[in-house]
Amino acid sequence: MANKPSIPKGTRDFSPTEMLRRQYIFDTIRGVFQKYGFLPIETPAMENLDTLTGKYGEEGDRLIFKILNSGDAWSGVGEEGKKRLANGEVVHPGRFATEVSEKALRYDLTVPFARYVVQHQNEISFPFKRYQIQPVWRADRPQKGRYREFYQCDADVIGSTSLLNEVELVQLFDDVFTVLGLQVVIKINDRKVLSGIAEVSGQPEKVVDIVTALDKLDKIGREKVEEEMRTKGVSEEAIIGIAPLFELKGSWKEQQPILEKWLASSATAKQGLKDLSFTFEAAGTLKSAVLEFDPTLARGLDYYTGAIFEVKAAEGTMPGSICGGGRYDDLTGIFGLKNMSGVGISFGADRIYDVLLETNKFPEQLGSSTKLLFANFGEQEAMHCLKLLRTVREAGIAAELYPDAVKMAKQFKYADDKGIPFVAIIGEQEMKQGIVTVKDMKSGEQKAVKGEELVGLVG
RNA sequence: GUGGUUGUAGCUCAGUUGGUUAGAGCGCCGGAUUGUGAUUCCGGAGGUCGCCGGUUCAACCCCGGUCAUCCACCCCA
Repeated sequence: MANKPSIPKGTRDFSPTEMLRRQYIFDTIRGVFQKYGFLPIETPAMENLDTLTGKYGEEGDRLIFKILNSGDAWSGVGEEGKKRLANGEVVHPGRFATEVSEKALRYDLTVPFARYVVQHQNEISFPFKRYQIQPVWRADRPQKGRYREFYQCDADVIGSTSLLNEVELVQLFDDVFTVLGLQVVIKINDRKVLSGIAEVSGQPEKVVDIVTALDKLDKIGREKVEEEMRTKGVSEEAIIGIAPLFELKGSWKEQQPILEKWLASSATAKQGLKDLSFTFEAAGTLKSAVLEFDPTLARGLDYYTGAIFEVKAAEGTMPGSICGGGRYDDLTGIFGLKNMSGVGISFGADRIYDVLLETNKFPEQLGSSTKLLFANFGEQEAMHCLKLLRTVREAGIAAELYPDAVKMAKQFKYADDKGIPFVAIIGEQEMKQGIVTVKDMKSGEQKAVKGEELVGLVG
């Protein structure tokens, strides 16, 4: 036997049932995006490598899929590298990554979007609201809820610093998950508050270390978080300074005054708290989602400067977040366009799929698109069906004719497997009498109707 | 990059202290029913036991290696 074919680790095939469900998610998100005034764009699967590197932090750079240059890729390697290879030295291929590769698969949709904005700035009228639903690739080790190829559904507003955008995005999250019927918690924080915490603890330069440690709080607990901060060189005084954070409880209304008092000496934190208050207040009462301040929410992406969002499913066992997002004040700056603040969110369609499947939230009728199957009795009957098929389709009903005149059992099984609710049977007798025998596959009942009644019966 | 798990039919998995011919369920194909699926009954096809090597009279089983897989860490949607 030949070797079984397979697909790369962390990638998946999607069969019809899965695709119908995936499209249901995409359609729902797309519909809400458009309702909020976002317009679609697409960018290429691959970007120039230097567009992507340095935007996602150290860890992120390692996870970018690089594409080997065509032709003589070795030609890009410098003299020193060539010498080392010629000497038979063991050199990790990763060392040559930037020399043998100048293209890479996109890692997310935000950075390509920033690139797009800079490149098309003269055609765009700002504030620019775009959405983008495309796959991204990460060279991570796959595990539960983590894939190497997955879809993101992004909506970003760029060219506006108004907090109304944050508010709208919160409401957008709420709308999408209300339609999908999934209970979620929207967690929100602000990078400015995190900076403020580092400030009042006396080690503002350690924000990143403090923040990434805090991010793990609900996973590893307070003690381990403090331990990690110590190993990262955060001082004892600073750790004590951060302590009030662990005591925070309750709703935003209860947390707010405590935070104001604690962080009073930091102007940055003050601004962050003010912004959060506005967002909480303006978002108002949500339809089904819960909006929650989470001071430990940090998010790894380097470019966030203001609000940070994360959505977690309140049902099912998905451990990670299903959406993320935040405000970035200067993402386009790296590409040469200053003073262009943006804020955006991203839906992780694949994780949402996993949660909806686990919690049984997909609508039943996603099963099939075909409503009516014409059984095939032979050449003459098939030609007759072809005409009826045309009128049924004209009436907007998805229908098909079984292409081969095989035995009935096989044709009915086909309808059953495909979830087609009605089968039209037109054999010699029916043709003679000018009727159609229609079988309801669910009840098993059969009815003889005239051809023109077919549309009414099935639709 | 680190640690662990599991690789047996298309799929999900049994397989005893190492013993002759490796099983089940589901699916698939055929028949009972020459115009009726899902249900019922009968029959059939389908396996280099991940791969390579070692121990043994004998290996799906033990040992070593290798590849793949899933899970966890890191990080993330």
